[in-house]
Amino acid sequence: MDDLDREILSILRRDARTPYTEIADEVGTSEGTVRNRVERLTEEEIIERFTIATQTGNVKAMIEIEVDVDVDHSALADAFVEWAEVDFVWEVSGEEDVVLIVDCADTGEVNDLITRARERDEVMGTKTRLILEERVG
Amino acid sequence: MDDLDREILSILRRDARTPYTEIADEVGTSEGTVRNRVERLTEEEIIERFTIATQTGNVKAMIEIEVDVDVDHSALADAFVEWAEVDFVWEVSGEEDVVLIVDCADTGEVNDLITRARERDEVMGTKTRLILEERVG
DNA sequence: AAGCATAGTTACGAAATTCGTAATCCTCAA
DNA sequence: TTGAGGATTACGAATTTCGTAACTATGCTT
Repeated sequence: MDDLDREILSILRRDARTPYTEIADEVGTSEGTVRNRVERLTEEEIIERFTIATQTGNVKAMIEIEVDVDVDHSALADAFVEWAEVDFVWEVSGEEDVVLIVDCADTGEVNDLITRARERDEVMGTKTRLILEERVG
Repeated sequence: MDDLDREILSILRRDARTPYTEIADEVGTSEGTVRNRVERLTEEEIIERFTIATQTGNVKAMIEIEVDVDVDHSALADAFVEWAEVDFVWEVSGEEDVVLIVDCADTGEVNDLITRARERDEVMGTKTRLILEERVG
């Protein structure tokens, strides 16, 4: 991981469709070099995947879920990630919590998700924060 | 936004490099249709951007930042997003907070970030959660 | 019901990008 | 100095994307 790698990553983060030739021009090298490096970065899983950032609905939110201490987080997380509105499920340190990042049509839908989460026995409580503004680094 | 759109989005979320021809085969339509729809979805900003998910470091974390009530969140968020290790900055509802999603080389680097955040006058307090496990929806 | 407008879909050749591969260049160590 | 290994460059072939025109379906108006 040198500076050239970092430059390439930063360009791809902004627009993953930028052609190798254009990246090469921008960073001052050849298409093949950019290609090799992107392939290497992908193999090393520094680039986890090429993906799209979507906003299918109008409301994004963070739902923090407090779970019972003796519960299998992993199974719970697996269940949450199946929900269509859920973009990410994070198991986090701190207070035995799981955090959902969701993308909903409206606040009603956020509320539905919270209700569905609370219906599960393993879930002791939830705390929701609407994401009002997102900046991408 | 119909089911065809949703199928296309789901394929692109898994791998944004999937060629239109391949998506077309998978969903049972033609290359042109997929292309038109991706273009439309991009214009409507349902697809916000094509990007890469990276893990440059070994530690991802959520840093929740409590800010003084009369502070301009937006300016603060702009400052944070410039930090190299910061993937996202969210202004959230709940407790006048800003949340940083960071990707660091190690826990020491996370700690540095927290220290740097706390050095700012506007910042009243922070709460950090390491992301131990991430699932993608 | 016919006519028309609009959006969506299909088709196809042209342009651009990616890919495979071999040659070349660097750097470091023996 | 020489050799080995990795990175970079070069270039033609394969694939994908793009521009555009024809076609289809749907709904609205008269």
